[in-house]
Amino acid sequence: MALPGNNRKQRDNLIWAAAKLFRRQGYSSTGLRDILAASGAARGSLYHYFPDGKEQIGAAAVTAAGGLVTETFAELARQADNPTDFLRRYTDFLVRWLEASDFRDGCPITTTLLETAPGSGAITAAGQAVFADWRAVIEAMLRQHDWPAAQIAATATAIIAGLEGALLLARVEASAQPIHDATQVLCQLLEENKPRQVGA
Amino acid sequence: MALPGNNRKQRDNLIWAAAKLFRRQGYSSTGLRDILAASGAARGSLYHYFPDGKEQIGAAAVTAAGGLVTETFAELARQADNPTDFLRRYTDFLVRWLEASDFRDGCPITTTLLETAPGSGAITAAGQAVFADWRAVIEAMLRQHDWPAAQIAATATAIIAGLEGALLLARVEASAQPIHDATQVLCQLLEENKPRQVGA
DNA sequence: TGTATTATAACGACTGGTCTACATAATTGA
DNA sequence: TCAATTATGTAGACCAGTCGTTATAATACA
Repeated sequence: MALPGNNRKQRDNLIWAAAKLFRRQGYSSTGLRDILAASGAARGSLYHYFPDGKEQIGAAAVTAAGGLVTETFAELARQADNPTDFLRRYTDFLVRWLEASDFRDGCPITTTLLETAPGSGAITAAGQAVFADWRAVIEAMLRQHDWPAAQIAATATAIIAGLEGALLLARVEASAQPIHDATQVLCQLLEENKPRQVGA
Repeated sequence: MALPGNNRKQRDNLIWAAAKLFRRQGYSSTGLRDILAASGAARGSLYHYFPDGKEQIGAAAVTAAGGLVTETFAELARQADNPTDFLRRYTDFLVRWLEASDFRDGCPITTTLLETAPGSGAITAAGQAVFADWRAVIEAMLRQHDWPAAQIAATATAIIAGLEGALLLARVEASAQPIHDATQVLCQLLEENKPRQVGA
């Protein structure tokens, strides 16, 4: 018997090819044939690894792409000196990412989630899990920097919402300006609510 | 010859049927047959009023649905006592709208724009025009309430981005909580930057 | 009449999904 | 140790259905 993870490379190829296509042209516009062509796999392989078909590969792509963002958040949270620093670092990253793709790339999961929610339970559930992870990382970051406990949850949600919305505007307007604007306002908020260093 | 606006009702029927379907299931997932069935029109009519086909009706739907939101913004801006009040009023409206549809409805243009940008020039251009209108109304509202001129543009963008992002989270999580959270944080920001009433 | 609009049929291309044929690797029985 | 057998994965033809679009005929209205 072949080990389950033996050809995980092939499976991952499929997932990342799908994720890239979903991100750029959306879920419905991307055919299984596009994914197969991009990954070099054959039709039989796709249905071998994803017996539930397109919906299953959609959910896997959301989980994979969302997980990569989670890791990026965690990495930046480790490096950042404070919440504002965290946000600025991520914004820099984001703007480079957008400009490098000429604003063809956007959030890797938003489009797919909007297209399929609430129709596809599997994809929506994958999206909920991703958002929960993002929230957890950002809340931990805020907590670590002594953010007022009562506001941690709402602040984390507002940060994610602000970033997602700015990403949408940036993509449609093909400009990084919305990201700069939204970040500036968010940073202002993070500065003003910063716990005062009473002792120092 | 029939007046151009004679059967505008038929044309509008098509546009609003399309807008509703695009909003709920996305642009690519919605077939022209769905639109025709929902509006009761025949195939010939669609191509008579929209000779450029699906892309044209997509752009028209974005313009129409976006325009309705613009009007709502303008109406609330007239009623509101201050920026915070404006935001709260819109949030109330938004939450009712979401809950009434069991979170099947979301932003009427976001999904379509993400799916088609930057592939479709016509739809993307329609989206840019809508966002410009929204910005203009919100900027005017801020200006009217003596918001610091240097921050008006960024604040308006941040409000739109925050609302759009919260709407996305709410839809995926089937909960109004993200909207409440994001609004609370935005309102806090609006309160703190409020020009102090030095004289009173 | 002539023009605007509607109605219907049909087109080629493409959709997600199923199916069978085949190759390769792991396991079994002796 | 070596064939026989069984999982596991690859490859692509094929299906019924739908896609956006076009063409043409019928109808309403001036």
